[in-house]
Amino acid sequence: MKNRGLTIGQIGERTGLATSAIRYYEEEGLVHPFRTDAGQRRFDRSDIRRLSFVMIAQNLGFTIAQIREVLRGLPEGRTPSKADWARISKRFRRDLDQRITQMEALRDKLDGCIGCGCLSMKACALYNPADGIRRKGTGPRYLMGDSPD
Amino acid sequence: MKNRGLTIGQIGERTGLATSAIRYYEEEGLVHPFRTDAGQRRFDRSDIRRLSFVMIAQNLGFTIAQIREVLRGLPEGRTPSKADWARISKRFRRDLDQRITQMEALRDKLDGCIGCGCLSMKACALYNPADGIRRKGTGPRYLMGDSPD
DNA sequence: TTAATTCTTCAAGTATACTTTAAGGCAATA
DNA sequence: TATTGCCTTAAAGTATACTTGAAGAATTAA
Repeated sequence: MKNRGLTIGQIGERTGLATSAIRYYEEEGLVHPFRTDAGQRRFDRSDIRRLSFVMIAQNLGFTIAQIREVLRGLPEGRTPSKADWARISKRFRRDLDQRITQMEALRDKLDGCIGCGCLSMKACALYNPADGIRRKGTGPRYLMGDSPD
Repeated sequence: MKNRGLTIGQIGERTGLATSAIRYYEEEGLVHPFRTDAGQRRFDRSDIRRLSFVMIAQNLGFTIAQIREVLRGLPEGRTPSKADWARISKRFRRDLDQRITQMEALRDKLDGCIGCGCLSMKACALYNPADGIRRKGTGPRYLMGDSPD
C-alpha cells in the first residue's frame, strides 16, 4: 500500500459505506482524503470517525449541505480531538431539542385538528410547523422513523 | 362552471397547493376528482380536507406511498366524517409518539456518544436509531473510532 | 362574438443522495 | 512476471416529489 493511509475500500469496510458514497461525500466536501503519487485516495484513520458522524447526521435527517456546515467547525490541520467533536455535537443537540419540542406540540394538536374542518390551513398549527421538518426543494423527505420501503 | 364542483385552480387556492402538485397527487392516487363531460377535473369540497391532510402528513415526514396507505382507511362512497378522520389520525399519533421517544433517547445519548470513540457502532444508539435505514453489511464495523487510541 | 383565462396532456427538467456502468490504471500476490 | 483485485474518472441511471413548458381545448368575461 503506497504512501500509507487507508484505501477507500478499507474505509468502506470500516464504516459500512459504499465506496461510491464515500467518493460522493468527497465531491460534496465532507471528507478530504489525500492522494498517492498515482492518484489513488488515501484516508486518515480519523476520517472513519468523520464519516461515522456523517452517517449519524444523515440518520438524524440532516442534509449533506448542513453536515458540511457543521464539519467546518472541525480543525483542518490536525486530527480533531474529543473536545472538537463535543463542540460541534452541540448543534445536533440544539436541533434535536427543537424538533422534539415541535413534535410534541404537533402531537398535542393532532387529535383536535385533523378533521376539524379548518377552512384555511394557514391558520392550522399542523399546516406549517415552524419550518424545519419539511426540507427545502424536492426529493425524498423522510424523517428518522421512516425508511423508504 | 360545468358539472358543478371545484376546479383544480380553486382547490389550489384553498389549499395553497400548486395545481401541478394536485395533478401529481391524483396521479399518485391521493385524490380522485371526477371529470366534466369535456374532461376537466372537478373536486368535492371534502377534497380540500383530504389534500390538507396530505400536506400535514408531508410535513410530518410521511412519504406519498405511506399517505396513500393511510388514506385507504377513508370511505370511498361518501364524504368522510369527523370520526373517519379521527380514526386515521391515530396512526399519525402513534408515529409521532414513537419518533418523539426515539429522539429523546438520541438526545440523551448524544453528548456522551459523539466523539466517544466507540469501537462498535452496533452498540451505539446513534448509529441505527430507527433501525432499517442502513443496510447490514459484511464484517465488523468500527465506527466513530478506529482501533483503540 | 371575441378575448382572456383556465384547463388539458405529455414530456422533460430540478434537487437530493446516491448507485451503476464502462474503460482503463495501480497494487498485492502466486 | 502475470494475474487478480482494487483503484480511477466520467457519465448516466434511480427514486421521490414535484415544477416547467408546449400546444391545444374549455370556460368565462367583456
